[in-house]
Amino acid sequence: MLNERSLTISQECADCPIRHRAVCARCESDELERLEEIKYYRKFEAGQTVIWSGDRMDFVGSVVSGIATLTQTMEDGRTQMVGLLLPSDFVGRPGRTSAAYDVVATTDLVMCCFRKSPFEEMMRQTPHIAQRLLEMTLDELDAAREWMLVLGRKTAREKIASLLSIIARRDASINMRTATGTLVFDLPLTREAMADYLGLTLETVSRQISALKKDGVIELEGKRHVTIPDMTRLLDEAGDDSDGGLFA
Amino acid sequence: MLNERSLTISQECADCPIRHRAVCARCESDELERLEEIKYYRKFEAGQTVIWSGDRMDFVGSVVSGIATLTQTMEDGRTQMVGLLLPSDFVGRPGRTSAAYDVVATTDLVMCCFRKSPFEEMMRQTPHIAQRLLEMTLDELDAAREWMLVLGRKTAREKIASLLSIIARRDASINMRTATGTLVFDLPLTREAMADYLGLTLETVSRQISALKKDGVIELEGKRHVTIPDMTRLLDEAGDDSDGGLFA
DNA sequence: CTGTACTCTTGATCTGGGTCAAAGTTTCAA
DNA sequence: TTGAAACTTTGACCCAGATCAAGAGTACAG
Repeated sequence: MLNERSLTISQECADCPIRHRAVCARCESDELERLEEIKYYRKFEAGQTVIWSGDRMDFVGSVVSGIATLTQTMEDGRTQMVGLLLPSDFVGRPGRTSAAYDVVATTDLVMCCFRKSPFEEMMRQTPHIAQRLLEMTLDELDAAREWMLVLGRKTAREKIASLLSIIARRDASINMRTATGTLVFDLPLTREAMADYLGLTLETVSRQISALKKDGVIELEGKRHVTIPDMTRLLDEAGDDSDGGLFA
Repeated sequence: MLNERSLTISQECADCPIRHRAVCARCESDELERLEEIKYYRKFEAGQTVIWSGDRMDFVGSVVSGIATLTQTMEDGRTQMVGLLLPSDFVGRPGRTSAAYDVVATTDLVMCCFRKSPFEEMMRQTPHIAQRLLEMTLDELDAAREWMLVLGRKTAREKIASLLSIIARRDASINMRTATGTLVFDLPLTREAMADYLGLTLETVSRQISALKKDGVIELEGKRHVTIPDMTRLLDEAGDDSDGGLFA
């Protein structure tokens, strides 16, 4: 049921309600006991919708393994991905009863959930949870605003490079990093999902990936397996000053 | 020094550190006393930069009157506005020492500030401040994500309509609303600032505003004075489902 | 295997919005 | 009152990325 990755996280802090790795140091044992009572796991298959925008949302939780996306859709079908949920990311909004975006599993997904009202009750009693949640939300806000620059002002090629560098950095713990500093990972998104994230069409995404490949910025094996020979070069293509700091 | 508008807010809760109107009901008198000691006002003129991205930020605060923008800039000068600060909005990030964006006053601006470390100390002692700040940050996150849809997927005309409807709604308390339901307000942004917000050029902004005017969606008196005869029509142009909910 | 349904790539063409240029408005200092 | 600077509008032209179209892998159910 739980895969290798989720177990790795579990060793550090299986029960911490929010961002397992980062907060466990502050958890106290009586909190953990109370959380144990309201905790449960949910599994979703790739492509399954975790929750629809506007639906009643009676839980909060965090991703244990797999990847999910937050998307917004206009009536005519135009969609924009507004967030990417990787393992340890928190989902849900204490204090609001309905979901603001569609949450869709893009790979098989395991989530650690807590029923909402008990969680909110706990939050009221233990201030550090609200403080930790505030820090995380501020991080997400920074990431969202960083992404606004990508969406509003970058070219297609820069957008692709930005996305690749985010995935490379966010996924750093899973990635292979060879002796030469080469970074290797599998793209967790289809071309269409990348297009929805970047505000492009899937054809443009495909073309730009081909172009980056031709220019030696990335190497591709199959459709998904990416190696980045020189991260500096990629960041340069992304137009980021310094190291970018996306999804800090 | 303080104008009519700021006094209006003051009547409700002059000293509440965050979003004056919304939080004052929860303030307790001893908190207010302690806040009084660390509170001070700062004035900025239109065009002045409140703080530069990367600079040390030793205060937090909220806008009392006037309008400021949060912007990000690439080395080559491309800029993207990532947020609009209207009266009662909170600025600053507890727990981080340097600013992540440029904050620029677009009109004359009065801010109510608090030195950072005393404020953080207070936050630690009074949990409801962290909780309130969390709610506000989640609101901002929703707004940022809503804006990502605008930036990534909307046409120039839809972008302009979206911006106008946001300003109309956000500014509702200052706006004139005539007997016929007509909405009247002054644009607080130049064409260039609008372009930076929308990921467009100022020429395109100008053209689309002219087009909306020609089509009777808006009326213009001079460059800044806007009247919206039919809000439903404007929202329709913005492509928003229902009432949009931007900057909820 | 083999067919069917995806996902991805590549080509040809079109167009919304960018770029460049010029002139009209405001604003405000002198 | 006048002149200069800043903001805005409008026109002409162009190009990055969208759209339309056709194949080429790939995955997997039967």
